[in-house]
Amino acid sequence: MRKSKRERQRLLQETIRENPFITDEELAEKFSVSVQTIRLDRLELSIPELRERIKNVARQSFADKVRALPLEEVIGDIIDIEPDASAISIFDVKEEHVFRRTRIARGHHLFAQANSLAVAVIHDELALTAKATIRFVRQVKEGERVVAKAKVTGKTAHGRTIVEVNSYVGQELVFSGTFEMYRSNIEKKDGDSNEYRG
Amino acid sequence: MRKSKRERQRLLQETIRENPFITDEELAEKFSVSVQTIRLDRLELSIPELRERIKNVARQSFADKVRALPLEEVIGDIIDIEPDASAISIFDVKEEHVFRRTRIARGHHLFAQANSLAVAVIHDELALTAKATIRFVRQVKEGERVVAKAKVTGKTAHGRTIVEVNSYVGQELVFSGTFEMYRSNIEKKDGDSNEYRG
DNA sequence: TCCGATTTTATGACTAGGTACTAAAAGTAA
DNA sequence: TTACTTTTAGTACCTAGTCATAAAATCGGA
Repeated sequence: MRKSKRERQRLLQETIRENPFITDEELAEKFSVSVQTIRLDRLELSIPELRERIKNVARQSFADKVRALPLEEVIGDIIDIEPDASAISIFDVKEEHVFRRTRIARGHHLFAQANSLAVAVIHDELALTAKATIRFVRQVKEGERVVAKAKVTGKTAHGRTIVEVNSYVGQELVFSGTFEMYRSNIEKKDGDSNEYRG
Repeated sequence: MRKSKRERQRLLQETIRENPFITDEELAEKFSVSVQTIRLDRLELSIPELRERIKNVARQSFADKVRALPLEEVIGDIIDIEPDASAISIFDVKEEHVFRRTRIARGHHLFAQANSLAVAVIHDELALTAKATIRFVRQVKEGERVVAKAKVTGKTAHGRTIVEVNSYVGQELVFSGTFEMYRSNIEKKDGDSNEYRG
């Protein structure tokens, strides 16, 4: 049976959202109407033509890709840094960072922000995490803004740097971690050969 | 000066790689040759036309998007799991996971794999990480495959579950961590109110 | 300098997947 | 039946090409 205009347009939107690569001709066949009807529908619903839709998808992914690599260098935006002393970054928890069901942020994103910040605060091109002890103090929900504060607090006997990172949502502590950082410019000289990078 | 054919074709490939959205006409102008020359070049280099290029970019991003959300639920592919006992996942280190300079995997990806696995092994819908102590034993490079093995080893007094995760590249241990996991089905009953989620 | 090969440009016919517009036909409700 | 909405048809035009043919320009070598 041929659906009503309203129903057809609803399904049309859904169909195109799911598969932007479908042509008017294919849509016409799918809904058993003429190509012209489909075009009228698109016009009424302000749905652009196939090529424009594809271009939009492509543009988005291209922008994402450009953003993906450099931005992944540091998780969160660093808003203040004093090399080898302290640093602050912010990270907005979005849909892609949470468990679908509970909307609670996955731990590794909070870890990633803190870890990135710990790497960044070290004034060394090859700083890497050797060890970390972390604690998720309270859950962080979608939409919340996490402010991570890193402080260099000392050094180990092996020449590693200790960085304390505390992350807050507003005034509340949500995450805290102690990071033991390896740095390259200190030549390895003691027999601790098999555990120093991350 | 107009470049030689060879040089022009080299630059053409590069230009299109950088910006797949450029038309033959724009390319012709850029290289001060006719549109036909550009088309001959594309033919010789097997570079598809603009619309096909755009479609390819879009297809890729579309596939990525479909993969992105559900796959992000777990970092790495789980290949074996025995609920509340053990689990194994593999994670291939790619370009996007490493420091550009050193090609060494960023710590948080290894953490994410281990953390995801620790969450997955717990037979509970709302399992969350409460605490973790981790160690990056050796660096992992781009192209390496990391196999993470999680084992439930015990419980704390608070009803939390302890999960040990060891990650290997081949036979070599590269990461190890102890995760203290919070689970929802154990009603909070002791006064430990302010530290249980991640 | 001329020859032949390579490279470049021009031209025309055709394509997909449309837009924009006009007009007619079909369906529907009072 | 009339009035209105909805659907279909048809035409001209568009972009960004393909494919094929042919002519013009350029280049290297004897």
